[in-house]
Amino acid sequence: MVEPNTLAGPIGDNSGENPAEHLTGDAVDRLRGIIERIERLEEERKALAGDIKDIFNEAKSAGFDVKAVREIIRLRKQEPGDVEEHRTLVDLYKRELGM
Amino acid sequence: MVEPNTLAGPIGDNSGENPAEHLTGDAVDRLRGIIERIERLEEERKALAGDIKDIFNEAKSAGFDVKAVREIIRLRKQEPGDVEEHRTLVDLYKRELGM
Amino acid sequence: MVEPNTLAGPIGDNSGENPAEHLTGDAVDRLRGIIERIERLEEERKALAGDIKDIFNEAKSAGFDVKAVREIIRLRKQEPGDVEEHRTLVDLYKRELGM
Amino acid sequence: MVEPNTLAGPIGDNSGENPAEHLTGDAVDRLRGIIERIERLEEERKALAGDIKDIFNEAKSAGFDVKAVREIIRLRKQEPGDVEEHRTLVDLYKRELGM
DNA sequence: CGGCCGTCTAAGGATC
DNA sequence: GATCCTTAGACGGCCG
Repeated sequence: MVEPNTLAGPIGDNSGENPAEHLTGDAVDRLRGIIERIERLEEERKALAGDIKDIFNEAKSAGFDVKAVREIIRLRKQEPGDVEEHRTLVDLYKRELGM
Repeated sequence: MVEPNTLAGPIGDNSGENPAEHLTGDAVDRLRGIIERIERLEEERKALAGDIKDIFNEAKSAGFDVKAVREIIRLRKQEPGDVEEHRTLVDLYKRELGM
Repeated sequence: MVEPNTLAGPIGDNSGENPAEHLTGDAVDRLRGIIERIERLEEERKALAGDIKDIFNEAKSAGFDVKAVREIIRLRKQEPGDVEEHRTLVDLYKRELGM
Repeated sequence: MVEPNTLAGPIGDNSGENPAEHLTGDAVDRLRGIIERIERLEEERKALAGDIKDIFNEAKSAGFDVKAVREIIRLRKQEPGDVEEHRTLVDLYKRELGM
């Protein structure tokens, strides 16, 4: 699945030498590319976080309780995924424990 | 700062009644809109997180040490001064403790 | 509240000199004590974590669904703390949103 | 691996019936015991966490940099070799990237 | 060996 | 302005 990497990472086969002394030029390019792509995506992530925050502020200005809104969103997120079997067991235990 | 909101949030002035019994229809619509917009943005966020993870996996497959790559990214996003100051203190403590 | 500390931390007033070059002997002792006490407590914590894990294993061997048991414990932990006002709002929003 | 448990877990052999309808009384007792023991241990864990926090606060009051102290503790609990290896890689990457 | 879950740290926001 | 709490990210251990 992973092609034998000849370029990236510390060049393993500099036998006997001080390990990890260099990367090939290609490896450096690859590394740089990886880092830059990640940084780019993280910027987008940050922008989205800002947008979300703005909406929460709007909610607050409109008089909603932000904390409660957050909880609603959390609930909506988890309930569908509640695999039935799990739910069933939790309910069974709750019932049997008198909760 | 917040204009008196007539629609959103528990209607405060149902004097004497059980508080927070209803929202106006408009408030419900507003709330729903807020929630849906946030959910939409969170999906995008999640997608980006997935993309980032993929790149880290690519890095790993290419033979890079993911943890070290993470640290590089972290360092690049910090004020060099801060890092240095922290490092200096850690080294001081280590030295004084004989580590 | 905080007595002026003359011993601990980088000695601030070595004016003009390279900052943070030394700690007083007393500060070193104090630091060492702090670290050792924390390490001791963390060990105890770890031991407890082990005990807890053992019990979960016992539960599993007895045929209980560990994940469900975890959720039960989580529920028992949070329900009492649900401040009423918050609960009320969440319920209001849920109702109004038809959840 | 798990001996057929006759008491705990959903009673599997109510053949054909709605599954997971009941636990035996013994199973309920067992479950309750498990939960209570875990809760007890978690309380102790929490107490220890509080103690640790107190010590960090003491450190802060004494003028130490808490973040640096944390790092010291982290370093002490790691294999020195690991730390070094990590450091070496980070430095290699930094160098190769011209940082 | 990879993914999942839980925990812990660090940052940001809310509160007083 | 300081502190506290809450949230998001990183990390390690566990399970499959």
